[in-house]
Amino acid sequence: MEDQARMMSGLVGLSGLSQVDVGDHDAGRKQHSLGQPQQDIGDILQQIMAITDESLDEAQARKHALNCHRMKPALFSVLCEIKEKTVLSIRGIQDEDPPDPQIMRLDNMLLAEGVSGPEKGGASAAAAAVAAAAAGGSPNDGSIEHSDYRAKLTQIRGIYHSELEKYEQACSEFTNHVMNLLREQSRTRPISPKEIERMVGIIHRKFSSIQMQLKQSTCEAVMILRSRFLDARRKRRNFNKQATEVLNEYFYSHLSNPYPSEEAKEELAKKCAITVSQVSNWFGNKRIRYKKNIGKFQEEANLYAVKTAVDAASVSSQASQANSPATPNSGGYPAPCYTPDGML
DNA sequence: CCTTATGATTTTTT
DNA sequence: AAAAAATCATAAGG
Repeated sequence: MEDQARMMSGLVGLSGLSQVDVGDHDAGRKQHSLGQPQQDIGDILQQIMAITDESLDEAQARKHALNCHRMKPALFSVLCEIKEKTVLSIRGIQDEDPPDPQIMRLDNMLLAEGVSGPEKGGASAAAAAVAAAAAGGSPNDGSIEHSDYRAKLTQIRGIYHSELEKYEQACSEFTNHVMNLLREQSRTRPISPKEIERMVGIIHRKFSSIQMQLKQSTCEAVMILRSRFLDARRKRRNFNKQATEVLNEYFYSHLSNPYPSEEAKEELAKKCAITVSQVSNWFGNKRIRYKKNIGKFQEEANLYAVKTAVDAASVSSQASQANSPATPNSGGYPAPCYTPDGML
């Protein structure tokens, strides 16, 4: 109501044609049929179109001129009529705003994956997670390792957020434009604030449908990532050569007691770029497998014993060099209970 | 393909 | 709770 009144007053103030919509049809037609050149109307239209391009003073003057034009009432009535028609036809489409279950689902998923999550902390939260994992002190069992996974996830997250921001910015920019345009035009054209509002709504819906696409594709990416990493975390990837070397070195140089302390494990983990639990796994596997078939590991044992011996001791005794590597064990852990055959 | 090596997981033992 | 042992599942090599 208020809107209506405001609009009306605006129109009236501009043109003083309070009774535009009633009887002027005939006038217009009369004028037209009287042979008044059609060019006249074309001119007016053109001038109206050009209004926004002009400076305010110019426009003001031009507007005044237009309002005093004898064709103005007719044109205005036509516009009113057209508008009424379109409003009628649009009104049916007005029903809207179902809280889209689809988009809710996507939102929830993104939230659960930590993509759209507490977004101020986007980078910092991820960084914190990384730091916690890297610090090693965390209860770093098998659940959230795979820095690869996290890196990819944060990458996706970054893309998602920047895109989202872009969309939002574009949306508000566009909305502003449209609103300004409509407001500007509402001075010469019958446009109610409600209509502007509706227009904004339409724009927002359009943009949010675009956003949904973004969300959808982000979801897809996350799903793919998950299937490739988390679900495949049971998939085995061999450690690199250097890592196994470090581990073996430790194992064979502590063959009498191959139970690294927590600190030692952490250090090994760091050196090998694996997790502490992986170190534990490795030692568990190694111990049982070594014990189960010492013979099979003899060669390896010698190799690493030699290595560490050479590494640690310079040259203490020449004769023992051949001997000591073959029997590096001195304590409770199962010693090779047979004499090395393949060795020199 | 089949076999072996190997990292991870599950179950059992201590 | 930690280690041992059994088991699983895949990588890697012939």
